[in-house]
Amino acid sequence: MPPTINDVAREAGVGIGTVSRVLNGNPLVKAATRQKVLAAVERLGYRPSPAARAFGRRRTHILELLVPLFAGGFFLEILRGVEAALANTPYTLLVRTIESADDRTRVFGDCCRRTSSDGVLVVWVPPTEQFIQRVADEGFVPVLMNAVDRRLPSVAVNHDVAAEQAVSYCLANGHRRIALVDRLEDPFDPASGGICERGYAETLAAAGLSTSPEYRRLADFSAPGGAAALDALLAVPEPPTAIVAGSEVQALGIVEAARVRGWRVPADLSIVGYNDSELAQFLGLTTVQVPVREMARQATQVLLNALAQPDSEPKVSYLPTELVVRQTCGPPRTAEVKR
Amino acid sequence: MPPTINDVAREAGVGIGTVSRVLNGNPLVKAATRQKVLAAVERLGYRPSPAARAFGRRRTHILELLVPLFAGGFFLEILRGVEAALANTPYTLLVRTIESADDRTRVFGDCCRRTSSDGVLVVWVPPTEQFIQRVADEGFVPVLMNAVDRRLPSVAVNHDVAAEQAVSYCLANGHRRIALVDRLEDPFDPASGGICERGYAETLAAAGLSTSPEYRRLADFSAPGGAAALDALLAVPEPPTAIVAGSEVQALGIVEAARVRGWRVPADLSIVGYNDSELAQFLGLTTVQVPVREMARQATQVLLNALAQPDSEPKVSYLPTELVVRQTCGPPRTAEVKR
DNA sequence: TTGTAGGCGTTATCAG
DNA sequence: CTGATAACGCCTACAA
Repeated sequence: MPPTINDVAREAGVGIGTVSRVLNGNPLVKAATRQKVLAAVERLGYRPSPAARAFGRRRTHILELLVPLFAGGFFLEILRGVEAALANTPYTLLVRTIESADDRTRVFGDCCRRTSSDGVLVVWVPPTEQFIQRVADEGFVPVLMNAVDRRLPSVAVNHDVAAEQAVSYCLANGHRRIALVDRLEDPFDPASGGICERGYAETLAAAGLSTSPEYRRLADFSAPGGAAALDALLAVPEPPTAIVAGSEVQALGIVEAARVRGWRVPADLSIVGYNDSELAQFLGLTTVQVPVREMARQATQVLLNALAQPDSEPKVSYLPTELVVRQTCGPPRTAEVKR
Repeated sequence: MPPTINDVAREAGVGIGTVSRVLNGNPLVKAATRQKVLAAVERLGYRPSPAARAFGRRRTHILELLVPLFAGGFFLEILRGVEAALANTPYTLLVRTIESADDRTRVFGDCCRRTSSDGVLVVWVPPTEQFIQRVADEGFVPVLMNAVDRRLPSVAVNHDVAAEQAVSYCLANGHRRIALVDRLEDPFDPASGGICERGYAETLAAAGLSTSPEYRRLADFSAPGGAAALDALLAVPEPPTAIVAGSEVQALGIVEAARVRGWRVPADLSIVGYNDSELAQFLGLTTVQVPVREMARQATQVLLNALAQPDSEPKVSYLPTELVVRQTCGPPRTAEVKR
């Protein structure tokens, strides 16, 4: 029903090849002809059919974004970064959400059809082996963000460094009893271990501090999860004076729970978060800031580049994190200077 | 490079028509033939090309979602609802974010191409007139959610009722000085007026209370926005004892700001929010709950139905809101019983 | 610089 | 029930 390229060609009195050239900015068209075509397009209100285009050029101009929704505000920032990279680009974004292990299998299973999208951005959730296999076979272009796999292009942040920044700041404030409320590396694999474990342990070890396993807790990725972990930590014989959290939600949960339980923050208990948002800023959370938007922008750019020049090596790149000092971490009440 | 329907036909020793029928669950195929085809498909690892399909059947099986990202957690819930409705459906979701008035024009401008998506879900942001016009012309299927336009199918919540619920609850608690911290109806039109204004005014009027214009404030849709409005309200000669907020973020901003300024909530100041989330629950916010996920599910279902039976009348439907009593609204300190 | 003829992978139509 | 065959709308040679 809508006009096709044939209608335009007839209306302009030229061949469809010429119309196509004009539409695609091919320079080998006489200016006068171009004008005629453009006029016809205008008159007819013609717009090329995306479906036919995708079919004909074997490129959909669609990028898929695989993302776990529990990422929350993190996801929104990612979307902003991706959109920023996609602006002034013919690309459009297909979102596939992953909320459960089943979703994960299903989604990784039926993405990567060459004619369904041109490439895929995988956020946070580690891809399945089958996916990695197929990607290689089909010459499909994936990019991981906030996740790392040596076999695929990845853009992420170094958790070891981030944890080191948080713990070091606590140490610098005079804390010696520093706990960790961590989150799972792979949200769907309870055995995957905590994201900050290593950096936490190494930093404390480097400071000559031994760490009690009671101080390392894996908690739900939520405010109540942080609150529950706090309760557990306050129950140990020598409770910590500072807590490093593996995420912002958990940190905010800890802060609120501490207040409710009558602890002043940071006078009685210091807390350092991981990740930053407007809310964290408003609430004055001291936190390790992750350049989420920029990470998304870069990851998208990597994908776009790979699409334009399809042979580059998978490269893992890390963005720097930065400690933002605000009001939830200060010196412990009784600065116990060990030595 | 990947196998096509022709390869499958050859491999199975049948015509492509038969393969197509099998693939599309057409019942007019002998069981034995079906098996042969399925076996061939399996052997070749064949998967039909989405692009070719979209082109051939003039249906993309893609739904567009137009959404403002500043909607925050609201957007995440919407995504959950939409995905719920889309599960076990061949439909997939293309997301277009709107962050500025420019985005709005651009996005509404180039969506609704029949061959780019089958329909569109518009969240929150009022469509442009041009969009409404074209939708009618092209027979494209739009559905609004959390927004209402009589000319288009809409699924929303009644702000008048919601405001009435919030104000009534304050009244029932004995408050007489009740303020409103509202947000814009159309986030891109500063002249659009507040979302809760009418319900607020009518409820107070019905209770025989006159309302000072100083008590009605339009604030930024953010926590700092709420905080700023609070400051303004506390500066009036007779400050309110209760505040009804037009959104959750604003409400949380007010709660936090009140605490920081030394007001106890709800002892010194009561606050009722609008909308609910895990965070609001965790923080104990008394609020008017909006069934966001269900709203999204229904809106998507409406779209799906319209797609299946393309002639139905645009219908506006409202979902009920519910007041959730938690800890931020109680009786005023000195219950001033007028009269 | 331009027109014309294939081809892309499915679906749909129509004989058989 | 099944096999040819014609669209579908655009892009890309190739020839003029």
